Amino acid sequence: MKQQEVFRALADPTRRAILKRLQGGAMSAGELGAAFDITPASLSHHFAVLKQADLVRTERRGQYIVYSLNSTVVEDLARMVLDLFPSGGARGGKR
Amino acid sequence: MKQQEVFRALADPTRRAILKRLQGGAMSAGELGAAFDITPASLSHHFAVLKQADLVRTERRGQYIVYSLNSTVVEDLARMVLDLFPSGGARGGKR
DNA sequence: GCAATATTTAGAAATTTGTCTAAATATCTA
DNA sequence: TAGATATTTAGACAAATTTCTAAATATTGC
Repeated sequence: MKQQEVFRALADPTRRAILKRLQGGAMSAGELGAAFDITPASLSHHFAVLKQADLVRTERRGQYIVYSLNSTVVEDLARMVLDLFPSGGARGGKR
Repeated sequence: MKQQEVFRALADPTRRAILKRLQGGAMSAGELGAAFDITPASLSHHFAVLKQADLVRTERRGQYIVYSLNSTVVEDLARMVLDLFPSGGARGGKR
């Protein structure tokens, strides 16, 4: 897993909002972008960053390109975060 | 908790390395910086970002300023991350 | 108080990032 | 095939970020 790509991807609020929005289920780029006040081109850029970090998956469905969350990453992601703190190894403290 | 500050802080590899290094215990700025090939001024900048995100604490000890991990944030941090994914509420899937 | 050490602040330069417009590519439908 | 819709790519530009050097601040010990 590309740690740097992932953290970088999460650093932008628009991208986090995109991930949030995808919790509701897969969505086309246009549908997804309707919630944001930036151009499709800018959106596309954000999608690319998320994809590079392997946080989302894409599938062309006819005219549309459908985005979905890559949920398998969540575990790695959680590990990466916890790994930044002590006692994060085996069932961290405080649990 | 300032979500944006935290994610932004974690986006830089040097800052993540600093956090990692602090896992070994509290350390003065100089000691901490010895591991990196950047000037004290640049280091200081990174410290400021980490502090703003409330990820580290500082305490002056004589001439030195000692940095330590703010471990209490780990739970919030984990929550923020998991919150970006579905089924993140109660003991997510795949566990 | 003064010199030495530790760290931060200020200001500038280089790089990266987010956004835009314009153009390109892909698919659908008439 | 042509036109309409959906999305991405290319190139430019402004804003943010990382880094540097030089100077400022804080503390220790003589």
